Amino acid sequence: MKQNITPFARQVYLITQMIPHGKVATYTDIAIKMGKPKAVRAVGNALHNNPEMIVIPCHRVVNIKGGLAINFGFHGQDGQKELLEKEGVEVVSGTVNLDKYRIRELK
DNA sequence: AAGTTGACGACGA
DNA sequence: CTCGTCGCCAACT
Repeated sequence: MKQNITPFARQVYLITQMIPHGKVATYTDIAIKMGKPKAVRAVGNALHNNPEMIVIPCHRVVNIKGGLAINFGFHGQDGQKELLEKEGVEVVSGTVNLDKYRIRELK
């Protein structure tokens, strides 16, 4: 366990922490920010690594549909949904309104 | 080194 | 809207 996270993943974590409070970003947005809009899957993989999931607001990262990944990153706890609502993001059935909460400054 | 997997996206039916 | 398939990238086995 010498080799920690790869540079690619590290970049993903930085961008994830970059997401402002009360907003959400899509995997694609992060990939675009890295300059690889098609590496969206690699981004998801990197987040799955999530070595600092306490620090990384992965609950603010959603897919293109606005669906949260609470099914994975939080041991099945849907408390993340409330956390997002607490930040001002309305979550319906684990889905957020991208038209209102999807960050654009990230691009 | 090669093949498989995966927190995805887009398109077709 | 749901299901299936292809594509694309990095990590894992």
